[in-house]
Amino acid sequence: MAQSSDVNLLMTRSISPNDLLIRRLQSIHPVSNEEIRALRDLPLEIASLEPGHDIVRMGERPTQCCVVIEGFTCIYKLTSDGGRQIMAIHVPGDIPDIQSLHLGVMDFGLAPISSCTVGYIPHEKIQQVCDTYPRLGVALWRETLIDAAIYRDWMLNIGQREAFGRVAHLVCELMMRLKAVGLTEGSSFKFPVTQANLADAFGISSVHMSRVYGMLAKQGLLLVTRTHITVLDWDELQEAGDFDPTYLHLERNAPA
Amino acid sequence: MAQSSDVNLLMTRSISPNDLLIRRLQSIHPVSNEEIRALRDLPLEIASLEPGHDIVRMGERPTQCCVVIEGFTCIYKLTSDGGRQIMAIHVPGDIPDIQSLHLGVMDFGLAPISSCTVGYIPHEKIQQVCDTYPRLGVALWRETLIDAAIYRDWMLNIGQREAFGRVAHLVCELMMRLKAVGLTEGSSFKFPVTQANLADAFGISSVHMSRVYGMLAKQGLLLVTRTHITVLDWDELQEAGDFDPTYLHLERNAPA
DNA sequence: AGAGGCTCCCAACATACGTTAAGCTCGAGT
DNA sequence: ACTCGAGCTTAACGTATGTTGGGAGCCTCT
Repeated sequence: MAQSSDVNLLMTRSISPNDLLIRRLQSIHPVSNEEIRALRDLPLEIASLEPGHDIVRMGERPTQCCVVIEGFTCIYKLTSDGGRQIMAIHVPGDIPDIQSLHLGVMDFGLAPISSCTVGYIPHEKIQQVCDTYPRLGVALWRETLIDAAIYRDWMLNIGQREAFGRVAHLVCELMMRLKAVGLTEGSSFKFPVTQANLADAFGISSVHMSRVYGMLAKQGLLLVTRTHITVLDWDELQEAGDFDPTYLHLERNAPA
Repeated sequence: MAQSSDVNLLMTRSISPNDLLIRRLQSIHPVSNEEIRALRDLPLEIASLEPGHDIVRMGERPTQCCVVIEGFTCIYKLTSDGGRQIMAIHVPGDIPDIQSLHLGVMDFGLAPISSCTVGYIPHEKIQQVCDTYPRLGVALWRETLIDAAIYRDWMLNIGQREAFGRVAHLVCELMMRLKAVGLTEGSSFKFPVTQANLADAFGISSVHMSRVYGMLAKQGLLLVTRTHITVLDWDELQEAGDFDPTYLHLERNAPA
């Protein structure tokens, strides 16, 4: 499969971390060769992170943005009585806090939900690139708009579907987003995220999360391990999750 | 009160519909006098709408944006089995579909949830203003980022709080947003939205919506009629809704 | 003023999901 | 190979909320 060799390419360092960002932007907006060169020249300060240590904390005023290079991060907020809602999950190529470019104060926390590596880019560098190549500025704006579109879809998911459907829906979403950056391996993908974290993303308890995974497995839709998710029946899963990929605004929507 | 006379000013047509948009942008971003003039010159095609008729439908590709002038509109999505999730409520001054500027296909529906009047502005006119005054482009980008911040907060609300807290939270939010455009009347505001609509915004049934309103009234936090909401105890309401206005990113956050 | 239609309210009952608590499994480290 | 802890699973029981259905209040139109 082309996808799994892409993973290997990344491992062997023959594609640079910036290429994931480029791939992501290409998946939602046309990017010229000159713009690609500009993106490739962006300085990335690489860091390895483990769950439990925030990347940016609520209330901070960051002066840089973060690009996910490997692993998964999430956006979350807490209620005063200890509840945690995860409201976004990021895959490699995403810029989780791109909004900090124009919204000074962070109104959410950003944290790894698997061990992961990220790259930091100073705001001013991004600003410079946008000034020189206005179409890249539009691409980044578009990126933030798609983030919002995903928020909307999650709200539909959490507000109107039962837990079973919510999980099916998210798995479909992750499958498509990972495929867009070439990180699926056939009909499965690496996803070392605990059920407790997922529960917080669905607004359910971790006990119920376990129940639902069990039901999905029993019905032959999914096969889940601690590190991977395998889709056994894409059509049924899409049906169960009432999934329509329009909201991802990908240039070309191919099923897995 | 200054607020209620503002309402009268609007009635008597001594402020133009564009002024609400200007007021909204000023509440989140500095706007120069020259920029104000440019905004005032934007052509607005006015329309009166009733609930039940969509403003823009899912899947369409609008060539104009809509500004709310009076009343309330909402963004919604449907599940295949008939559920409806309202994921945003707009107050006068808001541009509900500003995202259509850079995201061709609508991935949600936009509809009035009270009788209301809106104004339409062609995309190209907005584009021109942004090209001439880049800071206005940034202000609009910022506007879309704040929309996203509100989505995030709603997700926390729906995913982690019980219905009682959800309702308290939203009332706090509406109070502050309406105050920012001068549309509160002391500690109350006009809000002719049915409980069935609100139920769809909270992800609960309309029966439960009624229960919760009853509880809020019984505890002396709120007084609700078909057309108005009056906050009886702002501090308690804020407490009950676990409300922190940071996410609204208003320039100055004054309590009601 | 009466009829019809929304909207809201209330009561009885059903259920998806939360909570608690107890084992179990797996992988990391010695 | 053994230990230990984090994560997962299962069961029993409690509750917030859904559903159904009936009735009361309140507009609007005739």
